[in-house]
Amino acid sequence: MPTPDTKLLQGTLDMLILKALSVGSLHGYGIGQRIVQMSNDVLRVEEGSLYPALYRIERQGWITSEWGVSENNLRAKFYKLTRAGRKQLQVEEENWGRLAEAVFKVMRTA
Amino acid sequence: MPTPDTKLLQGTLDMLILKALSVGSLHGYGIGQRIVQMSNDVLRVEEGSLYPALYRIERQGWITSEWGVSENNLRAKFYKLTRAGRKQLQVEEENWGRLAEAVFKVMRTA
DNA sequence: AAGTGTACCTTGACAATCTAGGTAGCCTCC
DNA sequence: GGAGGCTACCTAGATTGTCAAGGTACACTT
Repeated sequence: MPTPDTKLLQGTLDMLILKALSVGSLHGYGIGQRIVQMSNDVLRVEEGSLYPALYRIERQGWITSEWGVSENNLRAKFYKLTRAGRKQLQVEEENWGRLAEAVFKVMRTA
Repeated sequence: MPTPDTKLLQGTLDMLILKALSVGSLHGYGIGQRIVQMSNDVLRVEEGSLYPALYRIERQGWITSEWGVSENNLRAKFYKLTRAGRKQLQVEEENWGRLAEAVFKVMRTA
């Protein structure tokens, strides 16, 4: 099991979740793992952040959920992106890019 | 006057302040302006964030303050980086770079 | 029957930021 | 001399995002 040592950059969690789901449906637990994996063990999502974030995002209509059965035969709630969610992902991606670029720009300033 | 329309990426404010001061001493108000300017009007720091941040940072020993007189003949509190602050800037810069890179990596994942 | 791992959930605390107020002094222009 | 605008500082309160730390329950293995 990977043991990344860092906290998230606040404000990026929703985007990361949407991104994780853009590849395909996943249950909550799997989303956390996917993020760890996609980031090469640099980013970790605590469950206490993850589940509330999922409700938040579902309430906004960017994902929908459905109970099912996991690969390990356990009950699990599967999430998938809605069309609005896909759009939102794009918006957040642009926003993140713009802000992150700006920060990098400042940091590069002599 | 520039009117940037965006909020900061949470967690970057301290770093931005330290960076702004790495060029030379500034008063609080000037720090805010410098950040706007260095980021090409993309980043804005609200005063309600800025001043508390300055106390926080000073309490940590990364900056020191001194009352003086501004360019416009007004009383102003000037801040300057301590040696520890310079070191801290480096640490935060590395951390930021690592995390931002990880987020970009996730975003680039097909 | 005990232990391990998966999967979900909640509560409470904390930290960072913003909104929206405020004070005071300087300068300009009428 | 007074109004208005800008500089410069400060604070209170609300909101939000995240984490830490707990918990439940089931499946599988030994």
